[in-house]
Amino acid sequence: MADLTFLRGYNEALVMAVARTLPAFERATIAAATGLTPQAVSKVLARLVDDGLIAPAGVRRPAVGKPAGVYQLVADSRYAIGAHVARRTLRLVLTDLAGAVRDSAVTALPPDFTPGTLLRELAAGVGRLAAGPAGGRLTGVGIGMVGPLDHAHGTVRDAHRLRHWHDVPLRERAEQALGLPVHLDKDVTAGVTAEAWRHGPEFRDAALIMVESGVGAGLWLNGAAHRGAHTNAGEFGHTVVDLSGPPCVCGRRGCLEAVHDRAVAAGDIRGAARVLAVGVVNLVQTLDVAHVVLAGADLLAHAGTYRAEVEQAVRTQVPRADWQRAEVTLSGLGADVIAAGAAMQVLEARYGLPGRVAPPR
Amino acid sequence: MADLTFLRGYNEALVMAVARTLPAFERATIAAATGLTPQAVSKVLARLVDDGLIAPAGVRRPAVGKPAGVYQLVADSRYAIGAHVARRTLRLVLTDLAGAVRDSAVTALPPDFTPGTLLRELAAGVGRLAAGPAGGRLTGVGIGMVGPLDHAHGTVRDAHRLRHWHDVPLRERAEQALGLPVHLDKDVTAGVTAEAWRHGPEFRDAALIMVESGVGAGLWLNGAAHRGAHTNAGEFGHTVVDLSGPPCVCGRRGCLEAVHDRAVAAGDIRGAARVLAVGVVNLVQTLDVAHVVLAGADLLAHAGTYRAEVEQAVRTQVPRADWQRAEVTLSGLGADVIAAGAAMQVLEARYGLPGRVAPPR
DNA sequence: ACGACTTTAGCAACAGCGTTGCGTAATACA
DNA sequence: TGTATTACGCAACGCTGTTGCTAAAGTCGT
Repeated sequence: MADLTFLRGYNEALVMAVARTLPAFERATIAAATGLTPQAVSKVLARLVDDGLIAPAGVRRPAVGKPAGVYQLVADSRYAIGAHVARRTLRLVLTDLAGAVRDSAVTALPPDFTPGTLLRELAAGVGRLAAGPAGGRLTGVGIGMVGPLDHAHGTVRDAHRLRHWHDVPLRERAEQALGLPVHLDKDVTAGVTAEAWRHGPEFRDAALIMVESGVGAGLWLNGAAHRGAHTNAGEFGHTVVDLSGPPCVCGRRGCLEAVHDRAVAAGDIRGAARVLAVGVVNLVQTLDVAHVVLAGADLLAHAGTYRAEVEQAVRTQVPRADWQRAEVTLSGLGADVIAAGAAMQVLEARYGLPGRVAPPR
Repeated sequence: MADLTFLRGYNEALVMAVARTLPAFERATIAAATGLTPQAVSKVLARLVDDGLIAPAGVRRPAVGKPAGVYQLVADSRYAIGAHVARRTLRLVLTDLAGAVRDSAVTALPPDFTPGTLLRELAAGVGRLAAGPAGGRLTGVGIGMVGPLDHAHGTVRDAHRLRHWHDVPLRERAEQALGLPVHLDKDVTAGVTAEAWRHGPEFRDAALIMVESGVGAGLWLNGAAHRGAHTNAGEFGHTVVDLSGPPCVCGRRGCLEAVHDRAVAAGDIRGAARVLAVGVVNLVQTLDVAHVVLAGADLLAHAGTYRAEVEQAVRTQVPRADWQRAEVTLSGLGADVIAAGAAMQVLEARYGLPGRVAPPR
């Protein structure tokens, strides 16, 4: 279903997407970029200025003619908090509307922590971050953690290597504990959202590769997060790259993760990076992504090696390099990507382009 | 940009999507499925009836109350022609608005045929099919062929194993030759469109695996075709599954296609199917697709074996089978999938849900 | 200093979308 | 024959972006 409120929100999001990636802009900029008439842009801008999301920022004097009004995003008009739940740590990040990290905190989590423990730590950390400049302008809290989990229902189904985490309705419980809207998603999907939010609309097809006690991929396809039918896409580490490879914990042989980890265990970081690169090239060929972002603690510990190997592989091993080019980068957010992305998912849900409207039935 | 015409078209497409998959329906059915109010559905239906796409079909008498008006899709109100350009043959198909194949024709193509030859054959074949019951109700012509090609610009960049096919503006030339709107896309993407068009909106995440002088995958993600940044996604056959496997024509080792073809050459169809199955499981894990459709001449020649092996692998080898379930089927359209899908892409472009509106810049 | 020109911006009327409120038509059943 | 029930459309409405036009605010040439 699509009605006028949908239309309104859609165009507002369109304007926000431009505003987010430009230091400043004027009415004509947006009109050209969105296809809206200048008159319509005026109306949309008026609403956004009214909400405090955008503010006038002087005028630009052209060679001839009346000066044009200049606008810019008010980055600290909205904030969101993101949480990256890892096996031993809880990393919290406060981001503003522009996707900049404004504050952060890291807490240790006890081994085999329970949902109750996490919620307590989460509430304490969120309380501290919310006490800062964010004030009452907090949009919500995002949580990124290992799957499998059910994004649609907000429940953790069976977090990898964590006991006490079976069918936990984490989103609901966190909303109660925090009194704020909560989004729950896989860590890798949160991570790729961070990149997309910061890069803007030209970032349409991308993958975030994360190596951190496991290998996963967050997918951003066609300008939106790809989660898949059961919201568990991205189990990239358990794709087979070597039919005669070593056995994997998942029961198969030659999984990317198993082959990669064996190289790491042997101290062969370069070899491990090469294995990962094979997987990345597979991904590029299958999905034709234009951006590959590398992240994860275990990867960042040898960032240069990984980036060099993956970059070279993508450049030389894709057989049809002319038509499937991908840029390989390290995430500019470093260790904060996942937490920051979790925060940006909250902003994305509220101020981003709506996905395809819910399908019939 | 989104304006009132977008809104109108969107809701009309929504109604059409329901109409396409149901033998008959009434106002309340659509209202419930789309979230539109009954009043709005009345207005949309009036427009569609006016265009001849939908027609009243009697009434349903409920236990009590006024009978409800029943409607149904007018399948033969619109037609489209699809062409599957393979290395030696040109397969043409006439489909109606419901996605049913109404007529077809197969022509042999000379070895190393040129664009000119293809266009001549195409014009002749289209002329014959258009002379039938389709009359003047032809929406356009779709062409599906091997890549790499540029869907966005309608040019064939460098068709695999075809000389004379470098940077050919096929869409433009075909539109001139045929006097009809033409869509050009990769064969596999066309194929998966056929499945999506026939299955309806619940078919949101799927892959069509095609084995026919090469291995490729057509991807349908998030309710739309996934083509990737350079519209060349789906080069699935050249993903590495065996690091120490045989050399591949693409210059790497152990590509799915190379390992698969080696088994075929050795007469080991079951082994070949198992190799393909490994690739499919990789795809399911990476993308969390809910449907896997098998197609392609070389696969259909041993359809039972392939389906059995892939089905079993997807059921038993996905480590987290509870959360990543996929249904494995053979395409109901058999050898016509690609051509039929090419035709349906034309219908999809005209009567399907619009994709995410063009991004800024 | 002044008019011509250019560019920007907003007001007002407009067409068209889905929504809402309410009256009416068509049936089964008592 | 009346009543309850269900379906459906007319008319008014609020809201969207669009269009046409006027006003404002500069630069530039004379």
